[in-house]
Amino acid sequence: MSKKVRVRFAPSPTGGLHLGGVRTVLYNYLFAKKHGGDFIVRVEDTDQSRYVPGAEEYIFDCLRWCGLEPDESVQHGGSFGPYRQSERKPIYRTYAEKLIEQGDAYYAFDTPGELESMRENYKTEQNPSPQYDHTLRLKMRNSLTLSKEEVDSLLTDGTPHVIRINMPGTGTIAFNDMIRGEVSFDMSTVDDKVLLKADGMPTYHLAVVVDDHLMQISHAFRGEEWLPSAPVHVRLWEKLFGRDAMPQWAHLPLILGPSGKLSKRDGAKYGFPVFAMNWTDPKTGETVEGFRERGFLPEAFINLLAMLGWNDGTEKEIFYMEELIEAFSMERVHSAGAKFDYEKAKWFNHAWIQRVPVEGLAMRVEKSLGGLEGLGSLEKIVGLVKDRCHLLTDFAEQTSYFFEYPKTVDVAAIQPKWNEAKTDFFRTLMQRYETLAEWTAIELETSFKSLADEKAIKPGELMLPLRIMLVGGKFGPGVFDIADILGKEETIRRIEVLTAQLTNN
RNA sequence: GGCCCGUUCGUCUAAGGGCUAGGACACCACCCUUUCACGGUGGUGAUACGGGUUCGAAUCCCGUACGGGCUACCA
Repeated sequence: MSKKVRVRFAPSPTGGLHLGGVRTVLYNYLFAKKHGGDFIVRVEDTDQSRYVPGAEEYIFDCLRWCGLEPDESVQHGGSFGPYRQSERKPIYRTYAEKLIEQGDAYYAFDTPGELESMRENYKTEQNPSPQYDHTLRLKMRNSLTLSKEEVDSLLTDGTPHVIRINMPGTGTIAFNDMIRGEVSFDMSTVDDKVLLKADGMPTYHLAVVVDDHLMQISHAFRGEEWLPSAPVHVRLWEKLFGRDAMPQWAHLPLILGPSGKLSKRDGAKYGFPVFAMNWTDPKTGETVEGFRERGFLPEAFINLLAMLGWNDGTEKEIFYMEELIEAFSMERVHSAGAKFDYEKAKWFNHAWIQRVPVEGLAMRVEKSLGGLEGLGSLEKIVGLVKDRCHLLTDFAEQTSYFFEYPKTVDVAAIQPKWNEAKTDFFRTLMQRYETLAEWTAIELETSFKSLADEKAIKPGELMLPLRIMLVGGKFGPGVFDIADILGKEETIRRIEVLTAQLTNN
């Protein structure tokens, strides 16, 4: 039975989209495209208490920036909608009640307070967090312990209740994970998860199974943090739609921060972003930085995420999206969690800055530089300095002296060795440059060196002063290339300014 | 505590019974560069531990340790 490949990413719109989330999207996307399938984004907004305005839109913006456009979603349409679970609310109850009829679920009327006291009462040293499971459910208020009449009257009275899965107290449940192979659980250790909440909304457990079925999902990929609840989902599949219809699971390894699971705090704490794009919490107004704003190219971001836990078996590390699609396979995903290495991330970005066509790069740099005048030569400038930029934001610093007189001038680097002969040299140089036939890097250098020769000064003595005059510091590409771009007027002006200053001192 | 997953250089990983355990990032050295980078060459550096199975184990099995995840009417 080879049904069409259909995969989904199912975020809940509660905040920023972090590294692990994007990588889950990426692996879904790559798998779908590789097999000519569909990539669906389904919004899991069943917890209205955690709903954050703007988060849904933000997630789609992130996907767009990454170049991971869904085939079906709230924004893209499709014939399996609605793609927002809150809009599918009536669907879920039917399935929950079907389970009750089959004896695979039951109504539970316990109040939050009662649940709390249960956890308190049955807490022991050995078992610090007692579960609502086969050992305790007969001590609670539910349709297994109450008479049918009581249950009926509670229901007709509209008493708040939930529906819980009835997990067997014995037996094992196992399934085959595409990354981990067979994973099995003792069913007695799995608790009776709530399927339908008191407000009528499904929990993740019910919703994911029902929607994966209704949307004909063939492969379900999600983070490893879901592995412990997989037996619940497998059980639901068995009881609702049959085990044969169940998608193939793959639980992706976690991306870890310097200490454990990646949290948004890690960014601030360890100095690297965790979100794809800047995320501003609408309540607190607090903004958490994103990779985009930090100066990452989406190509690099995708590339580095792909390599975090996967490789194609060769030593190739730089991949275009098309190459990733071609090479990707879930079986080659590493099963262990990966610690995120920001230094390596920067290396990827540097590599991509060198790879991306310079026209496009210049445009993106222009955006991040903002409001610069007369940028006819920006492409030339960007091409000249891109070697030394790891982040798009590095360009600001690396190119600033092309647009304005250097903010700081490291006079101290040349002051001690300054003398009359140098003053003389630069005064003459200005005259030579004034009448130079062609203002090109080669001409500038030739003229410079022959003058040095005439004055019997080693060029090495003069190169640094010239650089300091033009750039302000000991950095940047070749001085004559810089002078070439700076143009005659500005070059001579900068030589003049510093020569005068050094002479007067 | 219980359950589940995992464990190869500091980090990401390759090697799915058989060459001196390979590569990348980072680090160090040298070269290139009349600046700073880029780049090039080389170097330091790992199979968590203990038992098995086998002629032979990073690889298969068991145990221990360590790490991570889950343990909500959150996803």
